[in-house]
Amino acid sequence: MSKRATAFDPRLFLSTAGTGRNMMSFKKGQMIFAEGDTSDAVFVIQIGSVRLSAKSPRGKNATLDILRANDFVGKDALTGQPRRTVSASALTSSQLLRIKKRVLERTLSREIKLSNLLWAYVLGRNLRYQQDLLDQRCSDSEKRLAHVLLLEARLESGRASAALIPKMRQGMLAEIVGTTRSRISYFMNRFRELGFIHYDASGALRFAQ
Amino acid sequence: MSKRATAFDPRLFLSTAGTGRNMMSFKKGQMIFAEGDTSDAVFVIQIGSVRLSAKSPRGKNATLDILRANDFVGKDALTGQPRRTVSASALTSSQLLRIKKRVLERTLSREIKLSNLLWAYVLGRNLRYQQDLLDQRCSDSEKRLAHVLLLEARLESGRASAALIPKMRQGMLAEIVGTTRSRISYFMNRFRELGFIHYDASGALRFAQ
DNA sequence: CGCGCGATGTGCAATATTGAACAGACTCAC
DNA sequence: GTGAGTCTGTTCAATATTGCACATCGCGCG
Repeated sequence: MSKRATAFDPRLFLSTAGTGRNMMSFKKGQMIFAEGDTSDAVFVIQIGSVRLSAKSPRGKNATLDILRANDFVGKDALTGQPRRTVSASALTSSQLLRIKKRVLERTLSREIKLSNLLWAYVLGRNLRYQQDLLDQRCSDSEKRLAHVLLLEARLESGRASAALIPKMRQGMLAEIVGTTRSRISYFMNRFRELGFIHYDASGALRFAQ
Repeated sequence: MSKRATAFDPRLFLSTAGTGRNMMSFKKGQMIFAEGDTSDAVFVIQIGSVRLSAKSPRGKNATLDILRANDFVGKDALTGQPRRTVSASALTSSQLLRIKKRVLERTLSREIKLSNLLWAYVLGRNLRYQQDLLDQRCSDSEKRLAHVLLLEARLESGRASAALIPKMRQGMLAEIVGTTRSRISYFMNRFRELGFIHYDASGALRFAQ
C-alpha cells in the first residue's frame, strides 16, 4: 500500500477486502458470532441483514437490534472487551466485510474521515437505543409492535408509500417487541381487522394507505 | 495558549475551564437542558449526578440514565443533531464543565488521546444501553428493580461491602424501572421483609450482608 | 396423495401490572 | 407548633400479559 498514492476513501475501506479485511458470506440463519466468543474484529454489512440478540440470565432471549447494509456489527470489540456481549446471526443470506480489530484501530487513528464516519454511526446508534428504551418503558406491547412495524417499513423502503415489510416470523417479532408470540398473533390480527395492514400475496405485510 | 508547550492532557482538558469551556453549577433539581433545546455543547460532570429523561408521546416520562462524575452529558450534540433529544437535570447539586461543541470537535480532531477517551466512553455507554434493553425486555419489574438497586449500590461505592444507596424517591425509581410508584413501594417492602435490604437511620438503603 | 413440520389462529386460567384513591409520616417555612 | 406540601404504605378493581394447549394452515417431499 503506497502511502497517500490517492486520497483515503473511507467508503472504499469499508466495502472492499484488503490487508486485515476480508469478505465473508453467511447463509440465512447462520451465526456470525455468539455471546462469549473472543472479540477481535468488526464487521460491516454489505448485503443482507443481521440480528443482534442476547440471552437474559433466565434463558429468555431478546433481539436488541436489526442491522442492514452499511451498519457495523460487533463494534463493542473496540471497547477492549475481550468477549462478545451479544450474538449476531444472519437474518437473510448476507455478505459482510470482516475487519480485524487491530487494523481498524490503526486506520482509525490515522484517517480522520473514517473516524468521523464511525463517530457519527456510534452516536447515532446510541440515540437509537435511548429511543428504544424510552419506547419500552412507556408504551404497552401493542404500541411497541406498531412502532417496530413502522420502523421496519421505513427502513425497508426509503419511501413510506411502498411500505412493505418483508416476511418476519411472529416468534421473532415477539423477541423484538419483548412479549409472547400469542400476543403478537393477537395484535397482528387486530391491526388487520382495523384495516391498518394487510397481507400481500407473498405473505409480506403492507401498510394501508 | 502556546502550542505544545506541554503534552496535552485530556483529563485536564475535561476538568478545567478554558476557551470554550466554562464551569457551571446547578442546584438540586435544576434543569441543565431540556428536550428540544438547541444542542451546541457537551457537559462533563465534575461533581454530583445527573438524570437523563425523555417524554414519551403519551406524556409519561422515563429516566434513561443516571450519570455521575466523569460522565459526559449531551454527547448527542456531536451527532449534528440541532436539538436535544432528551432532558438533563441535576439529581444532586452538581458542577459541570460546559464545552462548546465547536471547541470539542476541533480538539477531538487534533488530540488522539482525547479522542480515544471519548471513544471508550461512548462505546461503553452503548453497551450499557444494550444491557438495559435486554433487562427491560426479559425481566419483570421486580427483577428490574433489584437490578437497578444493585447497580446503584455498586456505582455508589466501589466495594460491595459498603453497599449503601443514597436516598432516592420511589417516584424516581418508578421512572427508572419503568413501572408505577405503588409497585415500587410494594416491592421495596417485600425486599425488606425478605431481609435483602434495610433502611438506614438516615433513610438511605443498605443491602444485607 | 398423505405425511411431517413449522408457523399461525385461538382460547383460557393464572399472574402481573396499572391507575387511582386515601391515610399516615415526614420536612420545611413561617 | 402549625399547616402546606411531599413522600410512603396500602388497598382495590380494571386491564394487560403470560404460558400453555390445541386446532389449523400451507408447503415441500417421498
